[in-house]
Amino acid sequence: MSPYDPSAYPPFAVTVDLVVLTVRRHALCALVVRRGEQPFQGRWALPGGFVRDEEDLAAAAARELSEETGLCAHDPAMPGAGNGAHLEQLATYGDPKRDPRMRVVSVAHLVLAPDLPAPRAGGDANSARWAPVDELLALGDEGSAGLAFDHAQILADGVERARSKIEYSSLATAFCPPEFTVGELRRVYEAVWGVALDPRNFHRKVTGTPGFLVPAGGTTTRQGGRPAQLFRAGGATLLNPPMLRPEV
Amino acid sequence: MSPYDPSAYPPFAVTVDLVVLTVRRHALCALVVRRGEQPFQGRWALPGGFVRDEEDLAAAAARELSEETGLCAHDPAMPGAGNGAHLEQLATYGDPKRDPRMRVVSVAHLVLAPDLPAPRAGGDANSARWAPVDELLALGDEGSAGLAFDHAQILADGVERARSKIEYSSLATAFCPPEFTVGELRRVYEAVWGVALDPRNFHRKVTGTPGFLVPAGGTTTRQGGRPAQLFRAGGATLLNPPMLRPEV
DNA sequence: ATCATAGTCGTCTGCCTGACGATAAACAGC
DNA sequence: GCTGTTTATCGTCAGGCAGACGACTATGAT
Repeated sequence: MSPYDPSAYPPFAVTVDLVVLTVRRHALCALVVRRGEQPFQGRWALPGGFVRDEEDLAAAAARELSEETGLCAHDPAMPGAGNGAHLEQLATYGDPKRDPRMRVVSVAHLVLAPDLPAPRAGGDANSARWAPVDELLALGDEGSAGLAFDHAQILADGVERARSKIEYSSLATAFCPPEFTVGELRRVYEAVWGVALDPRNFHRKVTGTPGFLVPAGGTTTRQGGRPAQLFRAGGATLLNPPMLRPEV
Repeated sequence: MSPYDPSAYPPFAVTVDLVVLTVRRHALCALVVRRGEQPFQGRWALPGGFVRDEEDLAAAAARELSEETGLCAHDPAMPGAGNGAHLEQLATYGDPKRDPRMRVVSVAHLVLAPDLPAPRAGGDANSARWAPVDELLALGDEGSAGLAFDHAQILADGVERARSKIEYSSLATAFCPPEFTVGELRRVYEAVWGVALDPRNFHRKVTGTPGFLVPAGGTTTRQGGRPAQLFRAGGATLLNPPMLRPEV
């Protein structure tokens, strides 16, 4: 290899792109913004922006998230950070032709958030909305309708990460408000996986997995029907045994 | 967000670093090279180098791998690429102070390879060796003995990725030669996880998981004892049921 | 011949899972 | 108040898989 030679490296632009997921009306939705300029003007894209000088990648992602949604990101490495959204690095995309103007390497991040009011259009993005990921992914990444750049691929990778990670971690609680019922958590799994789950078996599994849920003390009837116990997320991050996604 | 403004972005250097893992003498080992220059001169580091203009991230990782080891990387997205090593993107590290000279963002990749002859010292790296990961990680990432830069963290992340990924994928076969026995595969799991596994239960599991192994037709006694059947990796990439890592 | 080493096949028991019956506690409408 | 609807919660039962471990087989070493 050529060791580091500060005078002879090609310069890159480095950005962060965000796959912000939430569950709205029984559907997994992603945050997209409409591009106001070329290229891909008028097309939907994932929110994101340049990493600043002297700014860590996670900090850049958290800043962009805050600018777009007002959400306070919750770095899992720093526990006790309140009710912020979950943020983790997803993958990095660096195809030389992914941006037609210059060499841009984008470090994509995944954000999981509870259901939010309609996003505020922040800064230069002239509009933003929650779109069901099924619709976004059905558009494909080519043609005139799909997401800008390689964002369809990034979104697909983020959705797949979320789908697999809620199997063996307690990440599904990141889609819920601080206090939630077993039924609400079940509807999260159903929306993310796109399947129907048996409420009785789900209840047994989720309450029987140590550290997943701790009772919060009250009950609620906000979903109708019999009052349901409220829970908070327990301390466990890895579920044992895991929640298994049903077969094909 | 600030949309792309080609004239106003901070320039970054982008590198790839490689976590190259193999199993040697019942131990999980990583490839490290000795640094020939400042900073961290004389310390061990992960192999890596700058991403070139017009070069994809995966291509840069494959090129560095070839330069360091002569291995031909096998992109999992491109099947049928022969007996190359497994290569996948690991994570990206961009702390502003991770390189004391300039802003460097490093896209780390994970490589899993079968046991190889001693690495050839390629190019400017004045020496390279396989080191047991337990030794490397026990040094810590500070003080005068550990790996250079944040490479101890990168290595730890790569090892953890490998440990968890062989649970639910057929990746352990990437540590084996093209034809191998059940016992050899078991020793891979034992080395990567650092545990002892029951040979009888392991044999039942691994031969009962559809698509994991296909008989290659012959037998071998290279491990001593009774001749063992030879297998090749089957087509399956995801194992169902998974190989479960024993509890703590 | 005997031992040591490794591989392979079975058995048994306990746990987890999926399928599904039954009961409980709220609300809406009559 | 009664009835139907909705959701939550508990129980039961059969099947599958996993860990513990016994038994047997086929090679090379002494």
